[in-house]
Amino acid sequence: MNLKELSEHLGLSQTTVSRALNDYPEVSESTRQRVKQAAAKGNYRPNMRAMSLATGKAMTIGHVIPVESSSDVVNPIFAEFVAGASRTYSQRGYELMLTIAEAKNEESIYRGIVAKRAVDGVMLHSPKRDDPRLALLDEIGLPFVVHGRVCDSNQQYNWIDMDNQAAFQQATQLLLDLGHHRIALINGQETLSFAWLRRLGYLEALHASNITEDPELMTSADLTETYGYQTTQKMLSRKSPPTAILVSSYIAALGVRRAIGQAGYRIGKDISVITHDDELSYFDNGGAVPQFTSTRSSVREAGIRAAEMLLQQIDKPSLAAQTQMVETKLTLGSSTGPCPG
Amino acid sequence: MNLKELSEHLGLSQTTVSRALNDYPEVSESTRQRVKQAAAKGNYRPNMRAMSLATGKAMTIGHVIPVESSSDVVNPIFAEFVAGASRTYSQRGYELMLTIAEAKNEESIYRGIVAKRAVDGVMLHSPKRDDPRLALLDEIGLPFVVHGRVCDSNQQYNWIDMDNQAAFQQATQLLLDLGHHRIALINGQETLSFAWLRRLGYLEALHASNITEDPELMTSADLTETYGYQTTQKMLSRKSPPTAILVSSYIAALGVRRAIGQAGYRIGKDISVITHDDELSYFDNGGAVPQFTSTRSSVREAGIRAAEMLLQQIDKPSLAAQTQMVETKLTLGSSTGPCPG
DNA sequence: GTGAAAGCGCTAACAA
DNA sequence: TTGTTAGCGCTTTCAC
Repeated sequence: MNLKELSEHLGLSQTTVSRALNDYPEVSESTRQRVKQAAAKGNYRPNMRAMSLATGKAMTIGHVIPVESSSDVVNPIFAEFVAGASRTYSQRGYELMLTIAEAKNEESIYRGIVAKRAVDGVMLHSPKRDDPRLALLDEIGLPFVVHGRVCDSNQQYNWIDMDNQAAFQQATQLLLDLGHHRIALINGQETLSFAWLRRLGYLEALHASNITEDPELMTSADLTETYGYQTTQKMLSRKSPPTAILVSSYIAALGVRRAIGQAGYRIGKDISVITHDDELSYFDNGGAVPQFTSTRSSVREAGIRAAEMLLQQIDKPSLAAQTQMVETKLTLGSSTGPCPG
Repeated sequence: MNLKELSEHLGLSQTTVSRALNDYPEVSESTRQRVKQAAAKGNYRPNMRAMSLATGKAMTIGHVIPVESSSDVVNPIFAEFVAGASRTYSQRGYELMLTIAEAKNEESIYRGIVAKRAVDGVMLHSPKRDDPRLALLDEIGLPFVVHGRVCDSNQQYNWIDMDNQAAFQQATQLLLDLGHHRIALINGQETLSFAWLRRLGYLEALHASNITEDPELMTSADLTETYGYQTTQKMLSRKSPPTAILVSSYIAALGVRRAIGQAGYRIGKDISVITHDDELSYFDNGGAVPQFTSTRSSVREAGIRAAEMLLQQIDKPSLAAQTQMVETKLTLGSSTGPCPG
């Protein structure tokens, strides 16, 4: 069923039917009712392609997830964020186009989706400390919102993020309060903003207690189980092993725990472990009962808000970047200056 | 830059330029070269919307991820599967449209994306034992591939799946071989095929050893950390607690481990735990060193293959369903009859 | 080997 | 309030 058939069926012009369906004020209430009923009965939906060709709007938002290589892992947290965003989009009549972008093709991917008129805006995931995509998107004039922050940039842009720095500062402080001095940080790739900010929070707490960081207790890599395992193994075999470990991902934490068990240490007695990522906080330290907090819903919430920001920006391109807070764990805002570091 | 501009720039008709770009045989080699060079230099990309309007092909594949309610968790394994599929699509010039579907709207969502001409085919995630979507998609004639299997169906359809039943049969057998008799199964929603098949594998091994299952040691729910925690707590407080636990998700397994620790048991000594899901196998039992195997790459591989099946089906709708194996852990095939159970 | 013209299904001036 | 008409940017007959 297309517009032509529907209008012939109703004995009206395509224009009138289109106007009735799109709630133009000039069409009479009676015909609008008649049209809407017929459309519902015939299960009519406007052909998206034709509609966007006519209006010039793609009615689609792109989510671009960068991976370093084709074998690289995809951060599972995207699923939750994207689920939130998706809900907002469908409510507003938008579709969500997902692209997995290998870093080397990234520029051409962005230029491509713009030239193809595939999307009205994009969501940027996994930003780097100094992310070239900001400048690129500004140049091609495509609206965007960053899921995360870009540290080394003077551009104005919209972003939404968890407060990684505060979270890791607090976690480190907690361990310090429990009397730990040798606290290891098993972190993600510190070229990525999220990991860099976590590192900053960790250092902040250490320095506030006049502790100089030990480079041998700080690692940075892709957050896999194997990485957690091997790193921990190495650290535990040193002459002065850490008494506490702060892990930046619960997947890596699986490996950390495996290595600790294998080395004959007891988690929570010999060694405290705190796992903290976007999805959860897991405190397993000082002999206390392990504590767990899920923050998945915050991630989904962040997705919803980010999508709202993006659609707003698309509707009113002139709109200034916004600032607001979502939860303790979430910071949402805009930035003209670099974030610390 | 659009076709009109490009053709004017070249002093050719739109037709010729279009033909040159799409490798039609009748255009001369010299003009083809000239056109392609100019197109590359001008960074020309055909407008997707116009193209699909003209050809009637959406050049887009839909991935529909069902959630029970808006607060429901999204299985993180989708990320990896989708990443694989995405690669195949872009190689073939297709886009990937992602939809999060709340169960209650599902039918209208499928009918909608078809009526809107939004996609040429869909990938079905999280199939249920008796999934009504098969019949629905057959009725509306939309090509699809199932990521997983549908147990109670006589329809012919293409699917790709991990061999959940064999995996859980083997895991259970391993525990039996270690001398366990009271083995708990902490499973996902058994209305979903994957969990049902895992249950079947578990029962298969028990029955082969003449052990009758204990309903109090079998649970089924959404695989969250909290669920793992609470269920384990309850089981451990019984008069005869399990000596081994088989967990269907590593997220739930976090909770299982938390509860075990809190109850004063030692994992791998007092209680053996095997975690097995699509992403990983985690054996932590019988005092042996815990063993870990990542199966993420298999999941991505499955995504690639599934996408290939789907595109093939779209190209040649008459094509019969296929059968092949991907890995030990993966079963890929087609089915006319129900899977066991 | 190349071009003119029609059409995909919709929206949006401009008329009436 | 409704209809006529002309596109949106491509592909695809059909004619040359």
